[in-house]
Amino acid sequence: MPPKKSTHIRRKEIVQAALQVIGEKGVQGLTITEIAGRAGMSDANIYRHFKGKQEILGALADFIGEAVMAKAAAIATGTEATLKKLNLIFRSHISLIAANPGLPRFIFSEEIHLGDPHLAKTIAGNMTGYIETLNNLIGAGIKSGEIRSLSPRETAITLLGMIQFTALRWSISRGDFSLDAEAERLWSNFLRLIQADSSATIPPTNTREPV
Amino acid sequence: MPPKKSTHIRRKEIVQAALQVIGEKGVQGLTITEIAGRAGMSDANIYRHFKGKQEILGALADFIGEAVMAKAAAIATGTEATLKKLNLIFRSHISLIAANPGLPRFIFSEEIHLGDPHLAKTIAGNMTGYIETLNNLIGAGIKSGEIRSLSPRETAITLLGMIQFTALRWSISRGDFSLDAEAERLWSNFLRLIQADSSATIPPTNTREPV
DNA sequence: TTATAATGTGAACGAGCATTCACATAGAGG
DNA sequence: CCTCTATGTGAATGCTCGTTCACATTATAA
Repeated sequence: MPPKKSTHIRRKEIVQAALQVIGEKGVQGLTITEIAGRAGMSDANIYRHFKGKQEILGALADFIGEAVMAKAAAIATGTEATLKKLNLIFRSHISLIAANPGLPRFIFSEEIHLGDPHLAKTIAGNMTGYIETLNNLIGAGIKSGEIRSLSPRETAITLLGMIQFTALRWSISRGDFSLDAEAERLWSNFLRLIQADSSATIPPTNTREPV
Repeated sequence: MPPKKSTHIRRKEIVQAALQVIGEKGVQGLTITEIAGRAGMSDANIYRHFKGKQEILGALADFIGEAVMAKAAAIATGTEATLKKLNLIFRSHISLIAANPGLPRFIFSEEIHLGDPHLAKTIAGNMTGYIETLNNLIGAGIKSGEIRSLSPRETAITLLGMIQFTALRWSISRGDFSLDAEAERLWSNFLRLIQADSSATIPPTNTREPV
């Protein structure tokens, strides 16, 4: 009775359905029945397209890694000023989370990290790559004088931590504050934290930094 | 055959066992059987001391809130310099996590936040209180001139995000890096981020900050 | 000592969930 | 039109886990 679709279509639908389910019911609420219902098919049909739940998680991890990393890497290779690039990455990350609330939950969920070790490696690798991208960007910003003399890696981790913590607080509170507004406040403050002192807040005297 | 203990003893043992189990097997691995085994009793006996699993989670949340908040609040009311206090809170938080790897997992676990709404409120309240404590501390530091002119609340969130993100990365990687060493690097960089410019890193000339 | 309550346990129950199976049926290629 | 394969489904299976129950046994207090 129901129409049929090819496997590569179904796989995408299933992965998207899974991401939506996580956004609403959490990773613990991610059951085959729930995914199937969301994707508009029977439980059994899931197994026509995936070997099992673990494989769905794997595909989801790949999709997320692709989405987050690809975007950041693309921005990083642009021609804008470093701080502008950082801001773009930050905003795009926040937007992605706002559109997919399941994202931060999934990335830090135990189902992944304690389940399939191979999957854990994938995510950990993506995370390291992301840190590395920010690391390089911040390093460049320091060299160009846009950013103060700091440890690029630790500053990158601080930025990512800010994003993740906020995303989790937002997810926990079921969205009882505006993610965008909070992100804006945090970014504004982060700028003050890292910016070179040419625009220092208090002192009238202005010491030029050596390049 | 086995010796008997009073309920208030058993409750503590059960809560500690639960925290240990989470540290080893994650929140998803937190089963009644696992808790009972760790606490050295039968599954059924758990129910002599707790109404159910949810109540155990509630008691655990209370314990953690107590441990983290009380420590931070105590340090905050001390007589040391603000930056010293911040450092103490930071270190004590990291130590607590190192000793109880289950802590960050539990605080951000879905079992709490999507399970019992009352429990979620408790945790969210503790988190807000913690942010508030840091907020006030940083505000004082700004006033005293130890800390640059920043948004105290956003800076507090940045610091907490740094801690949580690192704790989760550490937990995820099953401790394949030294939490203490990483924390030390992050703190050192954080100091450079927030400190008033009197001790600027590069310039030889030293401009005195007005109080 | 003895009665009573608190503490302890193995076994069983029932619900939820991932997965499999036997059986349809749509669509593509001949 | 006919066949064969990919896609789709309801029902059944087996497992895990939270919880309950009937039945000890220890501690306590009178």
